[in-house]
Amino acid sequence: MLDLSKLNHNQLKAVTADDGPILIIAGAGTGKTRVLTTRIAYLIEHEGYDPQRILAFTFTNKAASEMRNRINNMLINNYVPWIGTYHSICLKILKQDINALGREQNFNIIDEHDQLGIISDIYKEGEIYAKDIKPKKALEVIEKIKTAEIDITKINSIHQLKELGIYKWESFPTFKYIVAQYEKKLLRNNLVDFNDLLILTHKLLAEHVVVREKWQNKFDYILVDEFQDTNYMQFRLLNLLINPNKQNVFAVGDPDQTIYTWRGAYPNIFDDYLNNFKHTKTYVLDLNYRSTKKILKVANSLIAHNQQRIEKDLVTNNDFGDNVICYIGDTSQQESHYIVQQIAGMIKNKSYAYHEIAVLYRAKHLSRNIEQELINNNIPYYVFGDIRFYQRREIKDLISYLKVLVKPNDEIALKRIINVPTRGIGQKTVDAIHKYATANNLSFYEVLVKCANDEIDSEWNKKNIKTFMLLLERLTNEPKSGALVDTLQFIINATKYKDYLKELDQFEERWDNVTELIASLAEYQSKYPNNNMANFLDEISLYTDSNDAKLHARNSVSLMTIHFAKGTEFKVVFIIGMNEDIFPSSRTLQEDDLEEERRIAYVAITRSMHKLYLTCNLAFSPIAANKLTPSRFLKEIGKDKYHEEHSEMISISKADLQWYDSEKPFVVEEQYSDTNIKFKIGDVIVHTLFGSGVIVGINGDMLDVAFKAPWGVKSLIKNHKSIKRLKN
DNA sequence: GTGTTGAGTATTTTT
DNA sequence: TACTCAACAC
Repeated sequence: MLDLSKLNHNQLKAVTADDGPILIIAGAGTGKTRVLTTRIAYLIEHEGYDPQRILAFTFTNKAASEMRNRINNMLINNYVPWIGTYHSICLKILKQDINALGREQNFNIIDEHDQLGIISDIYKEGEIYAKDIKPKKALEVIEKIKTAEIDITKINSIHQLKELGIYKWESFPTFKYIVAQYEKKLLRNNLVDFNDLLILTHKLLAEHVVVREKWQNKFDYILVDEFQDTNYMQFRLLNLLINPNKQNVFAVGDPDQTIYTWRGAYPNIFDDYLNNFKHTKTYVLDLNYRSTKKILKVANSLIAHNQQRIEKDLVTNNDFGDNVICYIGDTSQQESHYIVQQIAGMIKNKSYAYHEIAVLYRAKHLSRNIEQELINNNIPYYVFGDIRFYQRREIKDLISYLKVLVKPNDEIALKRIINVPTRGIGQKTVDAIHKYATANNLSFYEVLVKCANDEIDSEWNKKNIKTFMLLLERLTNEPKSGALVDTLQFIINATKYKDYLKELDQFEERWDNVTELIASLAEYQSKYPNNNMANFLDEISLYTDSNDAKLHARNSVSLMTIHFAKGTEFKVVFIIGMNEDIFPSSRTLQEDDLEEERRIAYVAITRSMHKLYLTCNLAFSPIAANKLTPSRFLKEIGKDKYHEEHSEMISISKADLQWYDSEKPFVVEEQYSDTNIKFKIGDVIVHTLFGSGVIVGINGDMLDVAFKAPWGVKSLIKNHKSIKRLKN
């Protein structure tokens, strides 16, 4: 039942606002999601809107399903609006109307893994030796030009090229060839990547008036969550979907939480919105319900350092709460040890449960140290987004089987399963079939059919290919009981997939995943009895994580990247790796994206309800090719806002902590020439060619010094003139 | 031709 | 540490 009594003044005004464009600037923890969901319920229950004619955009699938649940609980009937990510809404539109663009409706969506496969095919066919552009790099740049809508034919300076991440002009023709081939292959196989979902839908709506009007008339009201992370393409898409006569649009966002500029989000979008919808009513939510006063102080003082920003401070009626703690460890082990001890303490005195605690970090690989320490102490944890459910080998294998049954010409899926479980059709054979297919203008599958019919004269192992084709035939002709799950079960049995998994490591976990896939297929069918396998495959092609991640996390400490943590909250939050070059990351420092890094830190801090820990360590790090220093963000927050703790055995020298007092942490000593000066392990030196490095070993007159990549560890003569030591 | 093992190298963020 | 790629054994 709709209950408006729990809303505060501003929230109530936003929820009950009249029709027409509305913009909500909502700080972290100010009840943004509550406002959005209550608004939808209000529109339906109070204003008489038809739920099926309401469209809501969310940023993640997770957020979409949460919103669906919340609205379901608020409403009496079961009709729920269209809620989804831009990508999933685009998919629905394209599945209905892509014909207008002259393409077939049975297109498949490819993920990053598939994209890389396609690119390495291109490398093989074009005999490209990936010296200066590796496949991963090529994909990264392709993604960049597609999201930023860059026309590569117009690139004519090395400067523009460098901005894309290609540093040699000679590499450009190769890259252009790769891009052209990539697009050609996608089109030929009727494939669509994530960017294409947006690009094609935009094209469809922009160029085809009839289609556009159809969709504009379909929706009476459009809502947008996480508006700050909308990119320009998505914004134009939104504009094409909004019925121009009604302009019923309701966007909620927080400019301080823009953390996806690398995916095309841009700060000016709030201005664009106000310019596009002239009569927009704006409401600001700044009363925070989530965090203690002390935590908000930390958040506010950090984000205040951003120059390009609409000033706003979060306020709260909550208590001051416990001190925010900044821990500085000697080594990463000590950092992890400290965190795990704190967690163990909280559990022991029953102040918090595992699931109320989160460890957040800037980049995935940072979870490593802490994981080991958690294992050592028997603390249950769950790493979110670790290996995404649908990226797992066993899941991809089985889904590929399903895909091939739906569409035998699905080359990617076919190539994946042709030798899984192993049946003697290896890479060489696959390459040969591929080559033959290209040369004779046949599909991969058609060549297999011909081969099985003895219509091809070749050296291939025909017996194995025939066995495989017979298997496919058996799977296809399997008497259809109508239950999708039976098809999957049949595949598992016919291929002896379970036995295959037993040969691999982590069998139990893999088999659990298979069971989960079976369950989710069963659930899908009971939810949508009229949908077929193709519908299921389309749906999950946009999913990355399983719905049950929450289940796994029920009684464990949560580990996740800050990007993943967006939209969540925890009673206790540890932000680890608060080090210069880690957070802010060295890469963004080069690219001058410090403000975005600060916003990411702001998002992390504002996840916390009761207790906040900022931790770092001062060990040697190959990332920095140096001893780590504490993050500048700690300095910006201000020492008075938190309580500082050090590891007991800490050997912090003055230089290590100089960041408190000066901008530059190290002072270069006079050039070294006196043989009497003694070096010790851990000393930082500067080499004229290799830059700064740390001494990791001393053998007589030789020093082993670790330098930044690509140099690595070098042995140098102790008193060579190219070495300078840093003052400690 | 296929599958396995070991050395070498690279590390932001996600739909 | 995790992933790729090349060399080796089957």
